[in-house]
Amino acid sequence: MAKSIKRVKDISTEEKIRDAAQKIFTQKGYAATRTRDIAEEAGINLALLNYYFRSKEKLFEQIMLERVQQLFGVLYPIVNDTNTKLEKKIELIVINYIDMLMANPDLPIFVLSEVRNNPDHFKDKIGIEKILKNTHLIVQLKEKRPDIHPYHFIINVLGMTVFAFLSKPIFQSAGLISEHDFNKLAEERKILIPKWVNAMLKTK
Amino acid sequence: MAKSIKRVKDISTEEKIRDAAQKIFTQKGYAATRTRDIAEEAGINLALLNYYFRSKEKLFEQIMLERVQQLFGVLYPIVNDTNTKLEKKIELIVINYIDMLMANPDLPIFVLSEVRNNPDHFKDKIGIEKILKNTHLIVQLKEKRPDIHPYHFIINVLGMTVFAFLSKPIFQSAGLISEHDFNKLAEERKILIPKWVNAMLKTK
DNA sequence: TCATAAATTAATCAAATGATTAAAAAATTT
DNA sequence: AAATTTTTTAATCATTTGATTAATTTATGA
Repeated sequence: MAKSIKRVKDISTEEKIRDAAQKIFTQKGYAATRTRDIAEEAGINLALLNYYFRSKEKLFEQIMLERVQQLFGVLYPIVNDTNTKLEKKIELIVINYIDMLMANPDLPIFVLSEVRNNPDHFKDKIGIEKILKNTHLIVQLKEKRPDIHPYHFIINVLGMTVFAFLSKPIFQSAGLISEHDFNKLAEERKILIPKWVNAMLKTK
Repeated sequence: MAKSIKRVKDISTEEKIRDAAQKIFTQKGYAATRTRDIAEEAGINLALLNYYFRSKEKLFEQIMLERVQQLFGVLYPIVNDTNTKLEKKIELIVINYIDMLMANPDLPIFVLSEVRNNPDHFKDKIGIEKILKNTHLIVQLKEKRPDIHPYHFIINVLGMTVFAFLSKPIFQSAGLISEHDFNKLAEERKILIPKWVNAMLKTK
């Protein structure tokens, strides 16, 4: 019988493949990932990958969707909450984002490079427009600083938050910072970035 | 005779391949690039690529070295100049970097993702330590704000500057910003970022 | 002009890689 | 327990891809 009646137990093998795929795809990107790498990482026979997911591309699409949601999902409930004021929102964004990035340090570079490789493919799938277009955060930014395009501040908050993780491999491969020091910096930035953004918002 | 006596005229074909390789590698990354893509882009026979550059990997190493130097080369003369004060240095960094990035918008994502894919390979080749370790800029930052690790400010300046370009494909594929609007934003940021950084440096 | 070297091409190779198949093993149902 | 379905495996296919080779064309030097 077809694939319709199962989905009862077994989550095991399918999940092993998904986990392995997430790890390898995120680590090496779509093009550099071999289905054999995923099979080996999952400890399963290569054919099972196609048995459960049809193709490398289909598997990748599932993983990519999950990862994009993970990257932007943290923001959604925060930016649209009409009960928190601007300063608090920024604080929440920074803290939650840094926490998420410390658990998934290579997530941003993965998503950014895959979107670059195939921009059309993600046209409708990202959903970032729901996070940024006409959200309460944007309204608040326009109200506070009508003279400056709100995207400037969005780029600043996300840039200061995310760039630390994006540049981490370069800093580390240059021997400029240890894992321990990086984690300390990241923790400090949870407190510092909101302060800095407040200062920016007041700067005329 | 071997490859030693040539190098007289001909810059033409070799340069065509190099240009095509730079374009395709930067656009798609090492793994997703096929030597046939490069040959086609250069309008040459596939075998010529190996004739001039031995292998895909050797060709890539040349391109990568050029691109890394391009990415960090702008900074070098600025951060080490002992005659410009901190505020002016930041201004110069931002303006020069944005100009460079507007001419090479996909350079940062290319370098970041290739370094991620092969961190060991770039251990000694990047030279970012020459730009950041014990430079005059670091000294000035420590002097101005001994209470905060200078890397914080480096990450902030580069993050605010570079992240606009890194996130451009996502913003665009979500239909949030046009090419024209992006260029306007980028121009505005040449003036705004230095102001914001000054404000940050004063924030207690 | 002729001989030699350099550059270019078409054809082909070998390895890697995504995918499929047919058979076997394990699980489920009757 | 037998029958049926689902899962797993080993072997294999077809295509892609980086690289090479041998032959041809073009340029260079004597």
